[in-house]
Amino acid sequence: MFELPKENITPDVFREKCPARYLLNRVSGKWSILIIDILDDRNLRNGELMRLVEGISQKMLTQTLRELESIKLITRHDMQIIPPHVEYELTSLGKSLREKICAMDRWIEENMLEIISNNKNFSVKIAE
Amino acid sequence: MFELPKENITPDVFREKCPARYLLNRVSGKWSILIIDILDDRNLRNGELMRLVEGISQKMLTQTLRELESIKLITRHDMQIIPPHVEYELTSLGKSLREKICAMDRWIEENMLEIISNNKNFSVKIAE
DNA sequence: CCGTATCCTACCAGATACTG
DNA sequence: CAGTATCTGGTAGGATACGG
Repeated sequence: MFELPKENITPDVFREKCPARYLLNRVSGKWSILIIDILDDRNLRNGELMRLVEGISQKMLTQTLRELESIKLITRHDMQIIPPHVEYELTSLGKSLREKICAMDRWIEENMLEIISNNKNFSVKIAE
Repeated sequence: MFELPKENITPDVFREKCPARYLLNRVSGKWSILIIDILDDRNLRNGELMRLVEGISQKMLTQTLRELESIKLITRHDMQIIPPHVEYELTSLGKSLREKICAMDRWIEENMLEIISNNKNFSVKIAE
Protein backbone atom coordinates (compact mmCIF):
# COMPACT_ATOMS: atom_id res chain seq x y z
CA MET A 1 0.00 0.00 0.00
CA PHE A 2 1.34 3.39 -1.00
CA GLU A 3 -0.07 6.51 0.57
CA LEU A 4 -0.27 9.44 -1.74
CA PRO A 5 0.57 12.78 -0.20
CA LYS A 6 -2.18 15.29 -0.82
CA GLU A 7 0.17 17.85 -2.22
CA ASN A 8 2.97 17.61 -4.71
CA ILE A 9 2.09 14.75 -6.98
CA THR A 10 4.25 16.18 -9.71
CA PRO A 11 5.83 13.04 -11.14
CA ASP A 12 9.50 12.90 -10.17
CA VAL A 13 11.47 9.71 -9.61
CA PHE A 14 14.07 11.61 -7.59
CA ARG A 15 11.57 12.47 -4.87
CA GLU A 16 11.40 9.82 -2.21
CA LYS A 17 7.65 10.03 -1.60
CA CYS A 18 6.58 10.34 -5.21
CA PRO A 19 4.58 7.40 -6.61
CA ALA A 20 6.92 7.51 -9.59
CA ARG A 21 9.74 6.39 -7.30
CA TYR A 22 7.59 3.54 -6.01
CA LEU A 23 6.74 2.48 -9.55
CA LEU A 24 10.36 2.66 -10.65
CA ASN A 25 11.33 0.36 -7.81
CA ARG A 26 8.65 -2.14 -8.86
CA VAL A 27 9.53 -2.01 -12.54
CA SER A 28 13.28 -2.18 -12.03
CA GLY A 29 13.10 -5.19 -9.75
CA LYS A 30 15.45 -8.06 -10.38
CA TRP A 31 12.88 -10.11 -12.30
CA SER A 32 10.33 -7.54 -13.52
CA ILE A 33 12.51 -6.29 -16.33
CA LEU A 34 13.15 -9.78 -17.67
CA ILE A 35 9.49 -10.80 -17.54
CA ILE A 36 8.30 -7.66 -19.29
CA ASP A 37 10.99 -8.07 -21.91
CA ILE A 38 10.28 -11.74 -22.67
CA LEU A 39 6.50 -11.36 -22.85
CA ASP A 40 6.78 -9.32 -26.00
CA ASP A 41 3.60 -9.43 -28.08
CA ARG A 42 2.66 -12.93 -27.13
CA ASN A 43 0.93 -14.74 -24.30
CA LEU A 44 3.10 -16.98 -22.15
CA ARG A 45 2.22 -19.61 -19.59
CA ASN A 46 3.70 -20.10 -16.12
CA GLY A 47 5.88 -23.02 -17.20
CA GLU A 48 7.12 -21.23 -20.32
CA LEU A 49 8.16 -18.21 -18.27
CA MET A 50 10.00 -20.48 -15.85
CA ARG A 51 11.99 -21.96 -18.71
CA LEU A 52 12.64 -18.74 -20.61
CA VAL A 53 13.74 -16.62 -17.67
CA GLU A 54 16.65 -18.71 -16.43
CA GLY A 55 17.21 -18.73 -12.70
CA ILE A 56 13.82 -17.56 -11.54
CA SER A 57 12.04 -19.61 -8.88
CA GLN A 58 8.34 -20.43 -8.90
CA LYS A 59 7.90 -18.20 -5.88
CA MET A 60 9.53 -15.12 -7.39
CA LEU A 61 7.78 -15.68 -10.71
CA THR A 62 4.35 -15.68 -9.11
CA GLN A 63 5.22 -12.79 -6.84
CA THR A 64 6.54 -10.65 -9.67
CA LEU A 65 3.60 -11.47 -11.94
CA ARG A 66 1.15 -10.44 -9.21
CA GLU A 67 3.02 -7.18 -8.69
CA LEU A 68 3.07 -6.36 -12.38
CA GLU A 69 -0.62 -7.19 -12.55
CA SER A 70 -1.35 -4.83 -9.65
CA ILE A 71 0.24 -1.91 -11.47
CA LYS A 72 -1.66 -2.77 -14.64
CA LEU A 73 1.31 -3.80 -16.77
CA ILE A 74 0.17 -7.37 -17.39
CA THR A 75 -3.09 -9.28 -17.52
CA ARG A 76 -3.71 -12.76 -16.19
CA HIS A 77 -5.93 -15.00 -18.29
CA ASP A 78 -7.22 -18.04 -16.42
CA MET A 79 -8.87 -20.50 -18.80
CA GLN A 80 -10.70 -22.13 -15.88
CA ILE A 81 -10.08 -25.66 -17.00
CA ILE A 82 -8.58 -28.82 -15.58
CA PRO A 83 -5.68 -29.22 -15.87
CA PRO A 84 -5.13 -25.50 -15.33
CA HIS A 85 -4.18 -23.28 -18.23
CA VAL A 86 -3.15 -19.71 -17.41
CA GLU A 87 -1.65 -17.16 -19.76
CA TYR A 88 0.01 -13.85 -19.05
CA GLU A 89 -0.06 -10.93 -21.44
CA LEU A 90 1.27 -7.39 -21.45
CA THR A 91 -1.39 -4.67 -21.34
CA SER A 92 -1.08 -1.85 -23.86
CA LEU A 93 0.51 0.12 -21.05
CA GLY A 94 2.93 -2.74 -20.48
CA LYS A 95 3.76 -2.99 -24.16
CA SER A 96 4.49 0.71 -24.23
CA LEU A 97 6.87 0.41 -21.30
CA ARG A 98 8.42 -2.69 -22.80
CA GLU A 99 9.86 -0.63 -25.65
CA LYS A 100 11.91 1.38 -23.17
CA ILE A 101 13.01 -1.68 -21.23
CA CYS A 102 14.01 -3.54 -24.37
CA ALA A 103 16.12 -0.62 -25.49
CA MET A 104 18.04 -0.88 -22.23
CA ASP A 105 18.39 -4.67 -22.35
CA ARG A 106 19.58 -4.69 -25.94
CA TRP A 107 22.03 -1.91 -25.14
CA ILE A 108 23.52 -3.99 -22.35
CA GLU A 109 23.84 -7.00 -24.61
CA GLU A 110 25.42 -4.98 -27.38
CA ASN A 111 27.94 -3.31 -25.08
CA MET A 112 28.65 -6.29 -22.88
CA LEU A 113 31.93 -7.21 -24.48
CA GLU A 114 33.28 -3.67 -24.28
CA ILE A 115 32.48 -3.50 -20.59
CA ILE A 116 33.97 -6.81 -19.58
CA SER A 117 37.09 -6.61 -21.71
CA ASN A 118 40.15 -5.75 -19.64
CA ASN A 119 37.96 -5.49 -16.57
CA LYS A 120 39.49 -7.02 -13.48
CA ASN A 121 36.03 -7.76 -12.14
CA PHE A 122 35.60 -10.35 -14.84
CA SER A 123 37.95 -13.26 -15.05
CA VAL A 124 37.94 -15.80 -17.80
CA LYS A 125 37.64 -19.28 -16.45
CA ILE A 126 39.48 -21.68 -18.70
CA ALA A 127 37.69 -24.96 -19.18
CA GLU A 128 39.91 -28.07 -19.40
CA MET B 1 34.03 -11.30 -9.26
CA PHE B 2 32.25 -12.84 -12.20
CA GLU B 3 33.67 -15.89 -13.87
CA LEU B 4 33.16 -16.01 -17.58
CA PRO B 5 32.34 -19.41 -18.99
CA LYS B 6 34.70 -20.31 -21.78
CA GLU B 7 31.93 -21.10 -24.20
CA ASN B 8 28.73 -19.31 -25.06
CA ILE B 9 29.36 -15.68 -24.42
CA THR B 10 26.60 -14.73 -26.81
CA PRO B 11 25.07 -11.76 -25.00
CA ASP B 12 21.67 -12.74 -23.60
CA VAL B 13 20.12 -11.29 -20.45
CA PHE B 14 17.80 -14.29 -20.14
CA ARG B 15 20.68 -16.68 -19.58
CA GLU B 16 21.59 -16.97 -15.95
CA LYS B 17 25.35 -17.25 -16.44
CA CYS B 18 25.68 -14.60 -19.13
CA PRO B 19 27.64 -11.46 -18.15
CA ALA B 20 24.76 -9.48 -19.65
CA ARG B 21 22.53 -10.75 -16.82
CA TYR B 22 25.14 -9.70 -14.28
CA LEU B 23 25.40 -6.25 -15.83
CA LEU B 24 21.63 -5.86 -15.96
CA ASN B 25 21.42 -6.61 -12.25
CA ARG B 26 24.06 -3.95 -11.52
CA VAL B 27 22.50 -1.34 -13.75
CA SER B 28 18.93 -1.96 -12.60
CA GLY B 29 19.79 -1.75 -8.93
CA LYS B 30 17.65 0.37 -6.68
CA TRP B 31 19.98 3.38 -6.81
CA SER B 32 22.01 2.87 -10.00
CA ILE B 33 19.24 4.02 -12.30
CA LEU B 34 18.68 7.23 -10.36
CA ILE B 35 22.38 8.10 -10.18
CA ILE B 36 22.94 7.52 -13.88
CA ASP B 37 19.84 9.55 -14.70
CA ILE B 38 20.73 12.55 -12.52
CA LEU B 39 24.36 12.77 -13.62
CA ASP B 40 23.31 13.85 -17.07
CA ASP B 41 26.05 15.76 -18.88
CA ARG B 42 27.49 17.36 -15.79
CA ASN B 43 29.85 16.52 -12.99
CA LEU B 44 28.34 16.12 -9.54
CA ARG B 45 29.90 15.91 -6.11
CA ASN B 46 29.13 13.51 -3.30
CA GLY B 47 27.05 16.01 -1.37
CA GLU B 48 25.13 17.12 -4.43
CA LEU B 49 24.21 13.54 -5.26
CA MET B 50 23.04 13.01 -1.68
CA ARG B 51 20.71 15.97 -1.97
CA LEU B 52 19.43 15.28 -5.47
CA VAL B 53 18.72 11.59 -5.04
CA GLU B 54 16.28 11.76 -2.13
CA GLY B 55 16.43 8.89 0.32
CA ILE B 56 19.85 7.52 -0.51
CA SER B 57 22.25 6.99 2.38
CA GLN B 58 25.94 7.86 2.29
CA LYS B 59 26.73 4.19 2.41
CA MET B 60 24.59 3.18 -0.55
CA LEU B 61 25.74 6.21 -2.55
CA THR B 62 29.40 5.29 -2.17
CA GLN B 63 28.72 1.63 -2.79
CA THR B 64 26.71 2.28 -5.95
CA LEU B 65 29.24 4.80 -7.28
CA ARG B 66 32.06 2.27 -6.82
CA GLU B 67 30.03 -0.37 -8.61
CA LEU B 68 29.22 1.88 -11.54
CA GLU B 69 32.88 2.86 -11.71
CA SER B 70 33.92 -0.80 -11.85
CA ILE B 71 31.76 -1.43 -14.90
CA LYS B 72 33.10 1.70 -16.58
CA LEU B 73 29.90 3.72 -16.57
CA ILE B 74 31.21 6.58 -14.45
CA THR B 75 34.56 8.19 -13.69
CA ARG B 76 35.73 9.46 -10.33
CA HIS B 77 37.72 12.68 -10.35
CA ASP B 78 39.59 13.30 -7.10
CA MET B 79 41.02 16.84 -7.03
CA GLN B 80 43.48 15.81 -4.31
CA ILE B 81 42.98 18.90 -2.20
CA ILE B 82 42.05 19.70 1.38
CA PRO B 83 39.20 19.95 2.04
CA PRO B 84 38.42 17.09 -0.37
CA HIS B 85 36.77 17.79 -3.68
CA VAL B 86 35.59 14.80 -5.69
CA GLU B 87 33.45 14.84 -8.80
CA TYR B 88 31.65 12.04 -10.58
CA GLU B 89 31.02 11.98 -14.28
CA LEU B 90 29.39 9.61 -16.76
CA THR B 91 31.77 8.00 -19.24
CA SER B 92 30.75 8.08 -22.88
CA LEU B 93 29.53 4.53 -22.35
CA GLY B 94 27.53 5.74 -19.37
CA LYS B 95 26.04 8.62 -21.31
CA SER B 96 25.00 6.23 -24.04
CA LEU B 97 23.24 3.99 -21.53
CA ARG B 98 21.71 6.99 -19.82
CA GLU B 99 19.59 7.71 -22.88
CA LYS B 100 17.87 4.35 -22.48
CA ILE B 101 17.44 4.74 -18.74
CA CYS B 102 16.03 8.24 -19.08
CA ALA B 103 13.50 7.02 -21.60
CA MET B 104 12.25 4.55 -19.01
CA ASP B 105 12.23 7.04 -16.14
CA ARG B 106 10.39 9.69 -18.12
CA TRP B 107 7.88 7.05 -19.28
CA ILE B 108 7.15 6.14 -15.69
CA GLU B 109 6.66 9.77 -14.74
CA GLU B 110 4.42 10.44 -17.70
CA ASN B 111 2.25 7.40 -17.08
CA MET B 112 2.23 7.58 -13.30
CA LEU B 113 -1.21 9.08 -12.97
CA GLU B 114 -2.79 6.54 -15.29
CA ILE B 115 -1.32 3.70 -13.27
CA ILE B 116 -2.29 4.92 -9.84
CA SER B 117 -5.77 6.15 -10.72
CA ASN B 118 -8.46 3.75 -9.52
CA ASN B 119 -5.76 1.44 -8.24
CA LYS B 120 -6.53 -0.05 -4.86
CA ASN B 121 -2.82 -0.29 -4.10
CA PHE B 122 -2.68 3.48 -3.89
CA SER B 123 -4.73 5.33 -1.35
CA VAL B 124 -4.99 9.06 -1.11
CA LYS B 125 -4.08 10.29 2.31
CA ILE B 126 -6.03 13.42 3.10
CA ALA B 127 -4.05 16.02 4.98
CA GLU B 128 -5.95 18.05 7.60
C1' DC C 1 -0.38 -27.61 -14.61
C1' DC C 2 -0.29 -23.84 -11.68
C1' DG C 3 0.15 -22.54 -8.14
C1' DT C 4 0.22 -21.78 -2.01
C1' DA C 5 2.21 -22.30 2.45
C1' DT C 6 6.15 -22.65 5.46
C1' DC C 7 10.46 -22.40 6.90
C1' DC C 8 14.90 -20.52 6.76
C1' DT C 9 19.00 -17.81 5.41
C1' DA C 10 21.95 -14.37 3.27
C1' DC C 11 22.64 -9.99 2.36
C1' DC C 12 20.65 -5.52 1.38
C1' DA C 13 20.49 -1.41 3.40
C1' DG C 14 19.59 1.93 7.37
C1' DA C 15 21.59 4.05 11.61
C1' DT C 16 25.31 5.62 13.98
C1' DA C 17 29.94 6.80 15.04
C1' DC C 18 34.35 7.98 13.56
C1' DT C 19 38.50 9.88 10.26
C1' DG C 20 41.99 12.30 6.93
C1' DC D 1 33.99 17.47 2.33
C1' DA D 2 34.01 12.89 1.43
C1' DG D 3 34.17 9.36 2.84
C1' DT D 4 35.13 4.46 6.13
C1' DA D 5 33.73 1.09 9.95
C1' DT D 6 30.62 -1.45 12.56
C1' DC D 7 26.36 -3.08 14.11
C1' DT D 8 21.81 -4.55 13.25
C1' DG D 9 17.09 -5.57 11.51
C1' DG D 10 14.06 -6.40 7.66
C1' DT D 11 13.18 -8.62 3.71
C1' DA D 12 14.29 -10.61 -0.72
C1' DG D 13 14.54 -14.91 -2.20
C1' DG D 14 15.78 -20.15 -2.08
C1' DA D 15 14.21 -24.95 -0.75
C1' DT D 16 10.77 -27.94 0.21
C1' DA D 17 6.26 -29.81 0.76
C1' DC D 18 1.57 -29.76 -0.28
C1' DG D 19 -3.13 -28.76 -2.89
C1' DG D 20 -7.08 -27.73 -6.50
